[in-house]
Amino acid sequence: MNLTPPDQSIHKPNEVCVEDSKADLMLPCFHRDIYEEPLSSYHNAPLISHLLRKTIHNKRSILNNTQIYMPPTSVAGSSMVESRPTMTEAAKDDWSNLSSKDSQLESASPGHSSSGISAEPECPLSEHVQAKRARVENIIRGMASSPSDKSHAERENAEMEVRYGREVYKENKRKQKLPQHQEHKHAGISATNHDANISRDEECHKLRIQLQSMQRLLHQLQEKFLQMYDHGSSESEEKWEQQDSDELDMNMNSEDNSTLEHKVSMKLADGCLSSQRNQKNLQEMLKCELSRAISESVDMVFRKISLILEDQSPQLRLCQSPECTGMEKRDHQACARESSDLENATKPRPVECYESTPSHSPEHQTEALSLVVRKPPLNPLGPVSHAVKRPYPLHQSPFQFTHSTPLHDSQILEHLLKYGPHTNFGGISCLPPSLDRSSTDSVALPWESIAMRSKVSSGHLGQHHRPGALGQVTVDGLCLPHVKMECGELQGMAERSTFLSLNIQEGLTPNHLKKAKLMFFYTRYPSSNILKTFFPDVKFNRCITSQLIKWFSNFREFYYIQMEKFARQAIVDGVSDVKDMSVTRDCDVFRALNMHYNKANDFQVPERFLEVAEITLHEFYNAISLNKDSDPSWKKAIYKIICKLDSEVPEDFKSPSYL
DNA sequence: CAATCTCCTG
DNA sequence: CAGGAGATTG
Repeated sequence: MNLTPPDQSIHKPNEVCVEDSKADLMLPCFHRDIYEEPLSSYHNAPLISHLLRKTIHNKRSILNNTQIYMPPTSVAGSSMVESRPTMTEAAKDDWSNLSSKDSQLESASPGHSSSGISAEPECPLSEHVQAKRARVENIIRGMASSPSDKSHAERENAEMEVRYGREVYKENKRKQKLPQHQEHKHAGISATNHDANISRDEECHKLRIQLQSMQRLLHQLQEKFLQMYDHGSSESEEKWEQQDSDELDMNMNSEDNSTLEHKVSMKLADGCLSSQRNQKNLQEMLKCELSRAISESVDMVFRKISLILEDQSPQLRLCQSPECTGMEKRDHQACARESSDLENATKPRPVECYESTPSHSPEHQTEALSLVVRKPPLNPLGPVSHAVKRPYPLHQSPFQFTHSTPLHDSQILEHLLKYGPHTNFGGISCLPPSLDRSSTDSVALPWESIAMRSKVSSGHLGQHHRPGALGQVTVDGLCLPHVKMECGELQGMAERSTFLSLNIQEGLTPNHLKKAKLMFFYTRYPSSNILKTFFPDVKFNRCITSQLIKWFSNFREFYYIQMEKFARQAIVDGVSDVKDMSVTRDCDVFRALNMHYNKANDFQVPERFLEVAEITLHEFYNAISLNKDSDPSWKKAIYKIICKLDSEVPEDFKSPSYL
């Protein structure tokens, strides 16, 4: 039906980056405030402490914005809290020393008689408390920072202290420490904590080493990615193609990323990257490898962390038992389904299930749901959308690591490769576009979004691109910033590692609807390919596709109804010649249509649409005049004409943040 | 047979 | 605007 060339604009590798600087190749969405610095700057300086600093900074930002964020499960008194035996006053005191503000959080749970969540976060701590806290944090700092960065980290910690925006931060920490504390609470707290912290220190140190090496590795991969575009004009096409297919196969099976890195770098050194085909091949290969690297790295990290957690706190297994989660039955079922579904596709992993949002797997949807994602409520304590709330406990997180993250990473890479460096990734954000534009509802947003939003709203992002950007995003994917932090930061890590996942919309938002309506001014019968092209921030599946198609069907319905109505009206009004009927911007037909598709009237309706509307009106007029409407299918002829009048949707619409 | 469309209803 | 039924299409 639709005559618009369907795939015309989809894959044009040659347009992607030929004349752009390396920096511009980097995904704009990677340039978040949090990680502005190029990755290379991390090599000498303490990477993780740097990122930790940033992380703390950002957490502080959101806490400042959100007053006190009270995780719902904490408020309700999570089973973990409840499962803790009633403490002696001494133990409680010691516990509260270690966990500081956490005690205020948990005081809302049964067994505590204090003021609960209303506890004043600014209440001063005793010197004793502060001393103990300082000790704990010193250890954290030891893990988190190297000498050169230490003073800064201390400053940051001090600021954290001052602001007391640590409820969330500490809550995680407390949960990790809890079992160990219980275990030793009668046997001398400081000594046992010391031992535990030393062993954790070692663990974290190992992790840190591992992650640094992974980060280096990924950084190299990123550099190769960039080099690919530098070798714009070279030869050896056949050679490359041959090698490429061979090595793609090989590398996909390779256990060692460095193998690929080596090969790619050899290739690149040979200057074999020239033709579009070669670029495409390499793009594919790099996409696969990057996705896999990210996936594996995340896997590795979490496997490791999970082991630590299981050692230190057996109660803290993820997605482990209903008792420890407060998770709804439905979520458990979804979890089970996901687990079994993924079992074949993914290797064993420590975190069995991160899935709790049904919309993540529309295939499993069994009931009719409204498909338009609404804005989450502003109340921080009220129910918030799965996509944006801080889920507690861990397995209530809507995130999926091992299968969704690679998918989305590659989707983003695909977007880059398809649309080039200048396309706006703004809409690829943690939030529906509607949220991106709002300024007052940060309460329920994940803290990443705060940094995102400034970028999102700033439109095109190309000017800040630097070569480190891809590496940075990779680092994000690996949650490196959290590595040196407490293992209790796992939740945060989960959020970080799936940062990219959140960038792709799982559902259609009101802004998508608005965009679709504006697109209707150009195309009445968009193919699903066109829809996919113009909604790059939407994770397409059967459900989403049909919803979009349904939208346009509804648009058409309204359109044709209006046309018929006004055609009949013209006949009633005694219009004797079609030529007397024209559609202008101030005529009633247009007003009706504009009101429907462009309610805000902030869009300049293309002239072509007026022409099409006029033609439609004429067709209806003629048909009715000729009494063709006695035929039950008389409209079909008109539809057939109109569907040929689609025009190209402007490129601007391809930007996810067009609205 | 799946995808898509129109029509109808809520 | 969504959902369902029925028709059409490739």
